Amino acid sequence: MRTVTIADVAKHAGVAVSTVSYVLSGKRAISATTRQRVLDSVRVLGYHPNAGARALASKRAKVIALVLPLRAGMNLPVLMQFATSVVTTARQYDHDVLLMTADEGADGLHRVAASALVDGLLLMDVEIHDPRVPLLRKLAEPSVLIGFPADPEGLTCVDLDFARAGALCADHLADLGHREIALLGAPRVVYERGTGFAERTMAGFVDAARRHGMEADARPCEESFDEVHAAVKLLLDERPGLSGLVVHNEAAAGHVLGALRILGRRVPEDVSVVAICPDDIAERASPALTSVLIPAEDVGRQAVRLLMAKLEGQTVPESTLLEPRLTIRESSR
Amino acid sequence: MRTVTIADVAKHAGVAVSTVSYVLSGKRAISATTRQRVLDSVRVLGYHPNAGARALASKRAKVIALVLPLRAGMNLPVLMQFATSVVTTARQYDHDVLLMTADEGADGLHRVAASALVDGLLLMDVEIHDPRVPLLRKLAEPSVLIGFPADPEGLTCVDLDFARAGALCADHLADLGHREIALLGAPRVVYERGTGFAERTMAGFVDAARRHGMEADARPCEESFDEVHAAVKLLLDERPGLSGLVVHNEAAAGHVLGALRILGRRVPEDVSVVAICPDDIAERASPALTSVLIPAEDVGRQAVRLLMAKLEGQTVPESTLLEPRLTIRESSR
DNA sequence: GCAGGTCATCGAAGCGCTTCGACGCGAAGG
DNA sequence: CCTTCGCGTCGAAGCGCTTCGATGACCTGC
Repeated sequence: MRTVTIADVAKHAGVAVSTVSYVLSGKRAISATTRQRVLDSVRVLGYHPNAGARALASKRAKVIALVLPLRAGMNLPVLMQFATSVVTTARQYDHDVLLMTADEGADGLHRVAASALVDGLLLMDVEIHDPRVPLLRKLAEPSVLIGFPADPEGLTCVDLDFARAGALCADHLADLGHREIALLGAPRVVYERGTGFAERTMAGFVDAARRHGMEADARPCEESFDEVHAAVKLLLDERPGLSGLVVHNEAAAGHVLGALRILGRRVPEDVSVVAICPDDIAERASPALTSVLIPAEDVGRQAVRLLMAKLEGQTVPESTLLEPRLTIRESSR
Repeated sequence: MRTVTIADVAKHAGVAVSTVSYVLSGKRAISATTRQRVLDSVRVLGYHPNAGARALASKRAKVIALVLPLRAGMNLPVLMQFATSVVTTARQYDHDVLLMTADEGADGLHRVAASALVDGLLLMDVEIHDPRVPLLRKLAEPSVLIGFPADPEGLTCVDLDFARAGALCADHLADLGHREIALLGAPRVVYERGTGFAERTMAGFVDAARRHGMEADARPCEESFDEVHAAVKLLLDERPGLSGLVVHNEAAAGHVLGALRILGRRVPEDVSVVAICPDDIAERASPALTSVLIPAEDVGRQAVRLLMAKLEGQTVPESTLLEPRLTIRESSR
């Protein structure tokens, strides 16, 4: 059973190869009757265009690269949601997704771009001083970044507006009348890596708190139960008047609740807790967490859209910040 | 800056195009001096073979599809580890990975295979009666499954030996002198989906317990703290003599520990807990969990190896079961 | 010293597709 | 009635690579 080529379809439909091509691509007008005949032949023969040949002739592979940071400290569920939405959205644009890990580094990007394996690149978890950024600027292939490097000039970046997310949490706690609040962030290594989003959340939080005239404190937070417990205890000891806690660390969110329980503080009666995390985590916690969600799906969809627009030659905004949304649940009052 | 082609390299090195090709592929003997000259030109010009052209001419895309079940109820960290190891291993064989979601279904598989976008397929989370399995049998492209469908005849399947994993837990508890034990499994929907691994673990556990003459109980378990708490409480009420607990549910493992703490049972003094989960989860728990790890990396690596072997035309075993390994930590005695 | 055999290299024929220019034909315009 | 135009279709030229058969150059052995 040899694989069906466009020539087979052409013969079966009694037209030229080029006509079949035009029917399929819609790049030239074809009469309705011919179109139908060709389409029927395609169906009957079960024709699927050969991807390599198409890429070679059209200089478009219809594949985009997705570069994921498959390493420690990441927020897996969010990453997964993101990947899913990228794949799904890309398919809507008739593109496929090539999965790459960040540790292939700049060479890897260069390789897939230069070999025309992909038409464009989507990078996640960009760092403040990312060695891949200069390369991206040089590459002929368009790219979209999730997150912001130090200098986003000439790039296309998408992200949740983390500063606003931090601020939103502080605003919410201020509205509820809290006067002394704190933020527990990502593990220390995330800050050291300089990924940006963690800092921006802290900054947004602290600024907003200050604007409200509140006492605010922000510090990194590891992910094991014991360390979370210790951190919460320390915080409570140092700041007896503390009544509002923001957790920007998905793995730690559940542990914070556990620690407070053990330390004899009721949520939300004694301490209000607000998390910055995906909705499913917030809903599953007990009590359900008031949270600012990380709209992973939106980010993925938006990133693909921007990339597709760039592939069409359109110009797109350098920076797209997604508005955070606060959902009030049982953990704050 | 036009992209560099093999013809440019040939001209630069003063040889024929075919000679360059043979140098690069090693499929014919080339003198050391010529080889070096060509290699130098490749480096100087920064040549990268065009993937489409290569695929077209050689009928090998050097890309494999990875079909992931990006949906609820899955164990994300394990999935991620698995994906990482697949990508990394594939790169070692000079292959790239096309990411697909399971909800593209059989059509999707057919599409990427028929279009020669990929040379082979790796499917995760295969179900007992998976509609994609018949298609896989028909496909010219080789495939490897993670997990087992009802009838693995003619396929290539890799998985952790879950029956042995369950048995290993029972053995361990028997060795420690426990007489009454129970297993808390995956959420009910996982069993309903008939993915197989959950059942096999239960069966292995129950069989081994019976062999040891122990009283054993096995039931599904949801993932929220409240439901876990309720399940543990119920179990303890029904079976006052229960002293050993096996948890085959990564999300629930931490909650089980929390529930036992609240219910006033010390671990491991009153109840020994053994988890079937990745090492990092087990280590992060408090107390650290004795666990049988799910060797996601091994599975990924092994799956890619098998696929590569099939791509080379070798015949490989239909079924590869990876031996589970028990690591004793603080939660059992 | 020449047939026979290696070894290294070359040239050309595709691989399956897109795209460009050309062409025939009927309709519209003068 | 003849030109002009545009629509629908065709043929052919690549796209960049692999691979097969052919060709010398050189060595071996009798």
